[in-house]
Amino acid sequence: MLAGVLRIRDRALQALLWQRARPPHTHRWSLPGGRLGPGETVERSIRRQLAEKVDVRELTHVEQLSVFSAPERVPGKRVVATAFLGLIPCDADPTLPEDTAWHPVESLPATAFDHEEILLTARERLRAKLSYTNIGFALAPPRFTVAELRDIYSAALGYRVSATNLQRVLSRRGALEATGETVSSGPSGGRPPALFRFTSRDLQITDAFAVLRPPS
Amino acid sequence: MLAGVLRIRDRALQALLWQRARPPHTHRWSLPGGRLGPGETVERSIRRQLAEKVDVRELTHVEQLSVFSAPERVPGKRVVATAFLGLIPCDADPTLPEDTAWHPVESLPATAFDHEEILLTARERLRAKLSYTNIGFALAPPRFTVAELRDIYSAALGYRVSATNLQRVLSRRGALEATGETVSSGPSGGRPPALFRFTSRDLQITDAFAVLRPPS
DNA sequence: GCAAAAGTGTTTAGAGTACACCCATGC
DNA sequence: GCATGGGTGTACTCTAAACACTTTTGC
Repeated sequence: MLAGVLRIRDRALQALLWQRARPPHTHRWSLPGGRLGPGETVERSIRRQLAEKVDVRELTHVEQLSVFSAPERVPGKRVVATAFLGLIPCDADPTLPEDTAWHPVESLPATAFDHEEILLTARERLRAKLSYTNIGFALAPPRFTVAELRDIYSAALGYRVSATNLQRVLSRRGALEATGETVSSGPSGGRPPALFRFTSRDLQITDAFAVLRPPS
Repeated sequence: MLAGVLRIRDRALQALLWQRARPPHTHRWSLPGGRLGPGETVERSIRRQLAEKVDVRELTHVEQLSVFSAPERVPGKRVVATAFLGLIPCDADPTLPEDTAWHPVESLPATAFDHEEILLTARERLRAKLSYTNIGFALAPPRFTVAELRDIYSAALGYRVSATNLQRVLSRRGALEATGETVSSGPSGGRPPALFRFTSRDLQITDAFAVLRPPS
């Protein structure tokens, strides 16, 4: 069981990795994970594994990706991995163990086994769900300006997103609401931005039927 | 490893189930599946398992659903199941083993363990992908009239689909094309329908970005 | 006043649905 | 001819992207 844990920092999508001290693949970087214990579901187990790396309360979203089972994915005895996507908001800053660090997904270090493939799967899942769900709540702080949210979406999607349209799409779908508060503007001036929040902090599909909708 | 194998027949979505002869859950109906063998991926393994029930060449699509791992999902020793969705076109009619039969998903018999939950997960995955992929190819025969395709989509989705709009949506997306052939009309008359086919028989996402598209 | 950033108004484009209408056949 | 089912033309709606414009601040 492995998890691609992602967050946004410095306008980049980062992944949580730990450096292997022992063979196989010594010094390469691995996804956090562990073995399924008795009496726990895979979801509960992966949260338990991740608790050794980050504060679990900061894990705002966890979901299954898929099973990776290529016979040669790790040397030696056959190991099947159930992979997960985990998300952490950008305001969280968990203290990490010595061997653990964040790495931009765009410029990964040498990774162990098939962990890069798993990370790319995690990134694609996140990108897809940004489009038709409210999953942005899992990357954003509790309150934020539209400009901050635009930077989060831009970093996750890998292209520039328009703040204007982002606000309108999420608002129309009922995923975003203004708190009524504003923040003072920065040193270079400008109108003070309003603070927004996600209306729900549970995953919701906001654009269920792309086509072939049931008759209204 | 378990598979929810679905097909359309008699305007209904049907699932492949086999009746248990021995405990636990004697006489209840189970999903086909088996254990992962050494040196095979889970995808290859589930195809091998299903080969005992149906002709594998008729399996037009197989994909992972998720891992079901509730500790009490089966009595006795803890068993984790990787679940799959399998699809069979409606013109295929494989000869089945004695203990195996098709059952409408709308009126399932008594099922074993959590197999009904897995089947409903399979149905939801199919319904979602009908909306944004060309997955209909896996349920339809090689050539078909739009009316036949409308019945397939209607049965799978559980509501009446318009033949007019179905043809237009799939055509505009480049998933559907006319073969140029026509069939003679039925005994009650009517214009002879044209035969269509899917342009690809591999899964393709036809409506990738619902929103927040990259700039064009 | 002026630059900067936030936020709103408005136009445009495209997809999808609904529905009227035409087409080709059996009887 | 007429019913029947297939297929096309077209209008309407809705979403979202693009962009101009207004608002509100710092300096």
